[in-house]
Amino acid sequence: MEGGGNEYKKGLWTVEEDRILMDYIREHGKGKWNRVNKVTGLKRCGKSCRLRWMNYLSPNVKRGDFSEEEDDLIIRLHKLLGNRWSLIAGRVPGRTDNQVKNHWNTHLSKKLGVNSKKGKTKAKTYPDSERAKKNSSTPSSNSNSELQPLPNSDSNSNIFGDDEVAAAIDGFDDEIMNIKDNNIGTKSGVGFSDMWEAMMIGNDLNLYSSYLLDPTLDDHYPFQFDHL
DNA sequence: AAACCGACCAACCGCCACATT
DNA sequence: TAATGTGGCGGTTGGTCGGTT
Repeated sequence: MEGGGNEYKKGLWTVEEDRILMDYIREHGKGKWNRVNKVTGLKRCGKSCRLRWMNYLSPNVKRGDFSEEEDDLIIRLHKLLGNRWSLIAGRVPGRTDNQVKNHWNTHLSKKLGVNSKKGKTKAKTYPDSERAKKNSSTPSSNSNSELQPLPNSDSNSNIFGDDEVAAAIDGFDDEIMNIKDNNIGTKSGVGFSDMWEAMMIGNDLNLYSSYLLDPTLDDHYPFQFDHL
């Protein structure tokens, strides 16, 4: 489906490839990932382009160390949800499922004395039919996805039923808003990621002028323009 | 200085369901 | 209805880097 095996490049992305992908998204928007190589000549499959955008280039992505608040949130969400990283990431502003997963496997699991890798075999954390239901209602941006009713699963660490999980999750929302405020600010009532998203796709920048004039936000901006 | 080792993390893989043709 | 295309997920791999010997 992704085309023949050898026509696509693999491995780390170069600055030039990033620039090409950014240009494409700026012009055509997100999605239609399999058109990227046709339109731009980029030797990357659609999947790879999507992943690069979602995990690195997207303005929604926050770089840098995880804060104590984020750690605490992830730990508690993981206790509720198990290894459902996209759901967890959806509740941790600016973090991708890959970031959360990596952070858990390299830091938090050790911190908690959890053996995160129970063998080499793939272990679905919940039935795929349920995952697909969630997928279909989860927006491509991970920043504001709504929590879906959670399936019971005997294969993850979630010991709660759907109702308990949903109720518990609701309690995280205020806390999440605090993390947003602390980390990226909520000036003008406009999200930081919204600003960059709008910039990238050519929306009205004036709306976000307060961000642009705030030097304290530099640490939160994930993308370097100077190599474009 | 160099070899080794472990931690980290970006990226890939395989699978799946939904959307489209 | 079936076939194909697409997007999304979690698990896993492998390259890079910094610390240690």
